[in-house]
Amino acid sequence: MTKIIGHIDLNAFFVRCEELRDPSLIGKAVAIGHRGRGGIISTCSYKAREYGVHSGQPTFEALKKCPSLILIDGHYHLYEEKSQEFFRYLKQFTPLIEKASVDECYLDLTAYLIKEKEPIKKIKAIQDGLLAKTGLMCSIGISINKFLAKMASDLHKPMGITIIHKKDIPTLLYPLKIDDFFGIGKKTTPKLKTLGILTIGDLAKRLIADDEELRHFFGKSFYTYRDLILGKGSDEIILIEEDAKSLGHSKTLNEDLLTYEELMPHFIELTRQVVLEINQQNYLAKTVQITLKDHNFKTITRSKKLEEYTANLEEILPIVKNLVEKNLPNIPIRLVGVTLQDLVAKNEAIIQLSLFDNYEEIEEECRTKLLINELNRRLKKPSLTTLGAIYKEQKYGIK
DNA sequence: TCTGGGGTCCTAGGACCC
DNA sequence: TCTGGGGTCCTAGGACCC
Repeated sequence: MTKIIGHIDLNAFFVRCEELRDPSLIGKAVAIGHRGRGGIISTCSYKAREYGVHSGQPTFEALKKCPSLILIDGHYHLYEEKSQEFFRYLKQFTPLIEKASVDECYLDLTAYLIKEKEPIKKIKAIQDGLLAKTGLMCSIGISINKFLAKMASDLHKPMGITIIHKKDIPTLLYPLKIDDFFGIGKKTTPKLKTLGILTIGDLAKRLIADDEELRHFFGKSFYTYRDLILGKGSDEIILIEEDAKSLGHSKTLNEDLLTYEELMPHFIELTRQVVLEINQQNYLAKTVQITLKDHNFKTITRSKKLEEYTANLEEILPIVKNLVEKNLPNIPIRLVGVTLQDLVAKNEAIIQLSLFDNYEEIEEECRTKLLINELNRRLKKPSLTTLGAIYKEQKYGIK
């Protein structure tokens, strides 16, 4: 059955949060970003955009383009709270909400809209209600799958509502520039241009014609792109509160550093922070990764998979030290990072565990790796490996 | 005072096992 | 007696997004 999928995108979200805190900012050129080394613009107001300010721009450059720019260091806790308000508000329309980021989501609106004679009015009600209740502004895209809904919401900002029917794909999407295609970024765009592909229409024609050259270029992804442009993208909503898969921090150093002795204090600090957070959020991790970015902007990552899930600093820190020690290139380093991957939710695993009474059976299953992977795929979460880790922890005190 | 920081997903090669 | 084929796991890197 054809579903009705919506994509909602909050307009200039961080800036809007600041405007709600301090209404005197409304209508002015405002940007969120910091002034220090490597500072860049995170988001900016529509007024600032008129001056050529945009996200990702170095702050000194933004200030050059717009000397009157009001630069604000982000209040990220405030944005997080406001974001939760946004998701709470949406739950009255459907429980089927997929969080795509702090300021955007996909919704299955089939039940909400299916029998409506004037669906636009009901969509407008979502938008107006959000503004009235939270002060937030949004653009809404409506279509038959997530990709098209996302493309739709991008067409009219701010406070736009755009519907893309399958038959409208050529009229609405084909004229757009190739880098407006969600998923095609700044690396792929120039390559496609050398193939003579400048617009989404150019791409669509050659995807549909099963163009040999393009098939070779995209490899396995060719058919994914082809499906997207034919309106056959995924319409599956993956519910809110999905567990994070990784959690990490990185920081650009005040000055480039070279030696282990100079760099290690930063790694220790980052590791403490990351471990603290996974504990606060009740996760266990299985993979430790370090990141080094040298002064030429080349990034190196090194990771180590552990034998057991853990959230202990005493176990994680030596791994970090070891990875750093073994992999330092003899080049000045500008950024260091620590990320914990393969996270599993500790709480949920414990709750789920109580549903089983035969622990030995679970243990036995855990030993058969092949089986665990298959079950993981079917059950999604929590994985039996997690259950096994928790079980061992409870039974033997092993962490 | 060139180029943040937080993520997700995908690919590909080598190790290893049967 | 010189080299199979299938499958998974681990690791590294890259592209992309907000």
